[in-house]
Amino acid sequence: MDTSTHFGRIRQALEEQITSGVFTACARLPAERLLSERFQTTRVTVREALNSLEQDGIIYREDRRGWFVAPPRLVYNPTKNANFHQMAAEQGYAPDTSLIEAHRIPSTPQIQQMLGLPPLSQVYRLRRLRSIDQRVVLFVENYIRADYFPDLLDHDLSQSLATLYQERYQTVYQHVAFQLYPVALPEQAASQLKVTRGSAGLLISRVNRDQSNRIIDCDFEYWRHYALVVQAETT
Amino acid sequence: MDTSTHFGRIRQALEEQITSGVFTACARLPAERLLSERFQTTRVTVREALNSLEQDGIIYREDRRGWFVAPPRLVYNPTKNANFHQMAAEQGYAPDTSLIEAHRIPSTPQIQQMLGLPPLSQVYRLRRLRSIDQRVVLFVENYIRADYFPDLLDHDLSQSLATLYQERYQTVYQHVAFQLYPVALPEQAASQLKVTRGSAGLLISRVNRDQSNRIIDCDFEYWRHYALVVQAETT
DNA sequence: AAAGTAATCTGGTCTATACCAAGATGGTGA
DNA sequence: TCACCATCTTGGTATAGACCAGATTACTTT
Repeated sequence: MDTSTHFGRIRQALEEQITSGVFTACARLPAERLLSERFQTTRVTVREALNSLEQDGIIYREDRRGWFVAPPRLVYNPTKNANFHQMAAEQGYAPDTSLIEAHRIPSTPQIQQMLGLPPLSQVYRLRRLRSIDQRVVLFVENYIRADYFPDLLDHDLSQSLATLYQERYQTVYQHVAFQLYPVALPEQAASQLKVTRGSAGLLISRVNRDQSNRIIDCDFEYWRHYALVVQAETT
Repeated sequence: MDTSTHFGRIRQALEEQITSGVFTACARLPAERLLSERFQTTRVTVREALNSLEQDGIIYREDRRGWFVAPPRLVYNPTKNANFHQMAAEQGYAPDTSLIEAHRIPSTPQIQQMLGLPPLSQVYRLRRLRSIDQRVVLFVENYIRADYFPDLLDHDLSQSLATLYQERYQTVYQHVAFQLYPVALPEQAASQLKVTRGSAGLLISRVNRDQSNRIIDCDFEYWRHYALVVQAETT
């Protein structure tokens, strides 16, 4: 680490205190104003150091609440069709899903293209927020073919869709095409995840097929960027 | 986009000019000082808008050279064992690799663990820089089992390793385990990629096996975060 | 005890300015 | 022609304040 700058020294000092355990996972850091006093500098410089640590996934912020130490990343295998709850539970986390909204709506051109639907067709749109150990890490939008899943909205939508499909519709995820890239979190995702508009995130979008190779749904997952490590392998 | 703040308006104005084609791919933006005059604000605020656009992968910076419009992302399929040159060429880019250094060195504990090697064993370490259309996008470190590839360093190391393995050692990549996550680019990667220390990147690390399922090498790829979209699918 | 409210704390945005260090440029002399 | 060097431009780092808006907390009132 470059300690030739004030900024670099602050960064390093904080990093050491975190890795050495002075601040433990999820602990709140002292306020920016307090840190700037401690380090004999200004808030601007402190914020640059904090931004840098945030980039690195070492700390994260919650809008107007403060800075916190980032806990270990969740291991995410997008090829395994594993559902969120199962994945988190296997790694010793307490997962939770809350439903923000669920509607039957006309599909948009983008969704039509992804799902291979004609114009004017209907889809369900779910917006959900997912957390592990009380920390929200993921905002997800699902777009689901309405014709394949009658009365979907009548069921409990805070569970895993994979489970719901299997138990109620005799449908299982069989094939998935996914893509991911780093983004700045868009307005809605940012506010739901309680982070500042424009902070770093990872967008994972998937198109899922069932056992008959029919496209059944697609989703857009907005992750806090420090929350996961994507892992997979091929044979 | 939130245009209630000065910062938001600058961001939007720049974004529009880019998407509308006033600034084309790879074009340099006006200097920060000039932008702050144009928008009747200070450099600090302009830089915040620029940072935000950078997060989004819309623009990128080169250290002390300026800000540039980011070109479309390269599609990267880590499961396809495709080599960099082939992948880029298929998408119409002009790829290039330059060798920074190549040594035979004692393996470190981390590498021993990844390659399944005993202590004191020797590996080759390659450091290379890769670009598409003259823009450096990727700094990569390879660690290769020295015992499997005698005299590796005598060959042309600016080509794809996959090609070299195949033509000279009758070895092909067969199986790959990879993981990826967003990081702040470490010192060396940042300076090689000519970006500011600490700017956002994507780290992709892989452990590769050959047709006999032997682990032959591993690599750490540091990508400029806006340079790629990772894409894959499973059957 | 519950509901509402005011004070306080926090990060978010912003102004105005300064100096530093590396990249780009253009001229000079060998 | 080419290496060298001074100069200019650029982003990088930094100071010292200010006000805003949402989150939290403590207090008051019902």
